[in-house]
Amino acid sequence: MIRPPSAQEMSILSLLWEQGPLTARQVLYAMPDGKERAYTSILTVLQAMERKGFVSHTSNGVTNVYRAEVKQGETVGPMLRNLVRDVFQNSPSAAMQHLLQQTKVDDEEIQAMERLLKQHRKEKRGGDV
Amino acid sequence: MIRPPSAQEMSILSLLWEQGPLTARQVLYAMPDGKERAYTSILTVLQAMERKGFVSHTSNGVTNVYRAEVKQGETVGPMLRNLVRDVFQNSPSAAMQHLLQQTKVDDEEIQAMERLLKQHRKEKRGGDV
DNA sequence: AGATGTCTACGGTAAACACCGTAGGAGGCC
DNA sequence: GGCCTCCTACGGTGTTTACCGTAGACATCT
Repeated sequence: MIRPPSAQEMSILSLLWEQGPLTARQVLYAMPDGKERAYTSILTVLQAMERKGFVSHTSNGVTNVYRAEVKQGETVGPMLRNLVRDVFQNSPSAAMQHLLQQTKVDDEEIQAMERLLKQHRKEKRGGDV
Repeated sequence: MIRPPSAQEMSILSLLWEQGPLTARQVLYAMPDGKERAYTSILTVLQAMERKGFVSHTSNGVTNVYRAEVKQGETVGPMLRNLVRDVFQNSPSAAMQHLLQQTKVDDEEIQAMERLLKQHRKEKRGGDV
């Protein structure tokens, strides 16, 4: 019955996946919403995440450095599947439709998406699992 | 400072957007996670959502019928934008990559996605706003 | 030595979430 | 009428979330 990371915890995990191990202060400054927060707010969240096994820390001198302890795919996967099931009626394409409508998608992004689709089609042809 | 709908509230809103006005019992049975819940659990959530202005109800005989009071785009939009910003580094294509990896995408879905991309490209060419 | 600054650990809090039970009204059926 | 069933409104609960302040350790600078 372990509960999935909250939205804020997901943000922090994403930072760690993307940038590697970080200190609490680095996480504080890198938080993707520009929100003002006390240093201890982030620290407390990190400690809670450690209790839950989402991250671990190693002491580097006086400062603790936190690293993600769960894999990106295994964390993002269930989250996306639930999202698609619960708000897009199990239709990934419906999700993508809203994604295109609601976010800035420049030409480069479109090309990247087309590449991804082409590749996915190929893998399908190759047979899965 | 109004807070966005919670995940559960989003599920309910999605049902109402998709299927039109529903009673509490219909919502209970249609909840996309198969979870067992007491009837009053859903009713309480609906009443809370009404307080927040997410839904409204009209009495149909003894039974209340709830309908969405917020528009899908205006609700799903910010949610997706935050998601893309906070966990996919502002890259919609990264989001789509995980979407393809983590959800079942059959041939029909792929074709739908390709159509969406093509259409989006066209609209871009036509100029936006 | 004393002041300053940064770090951790810990306790605490207001609000929200998700959940449920109970009381009471309204209707149908025997 | 009596019984059953369905509905609502309301109160209440355990947990989580997101936040912060404070105390104390450690290092640095003057």
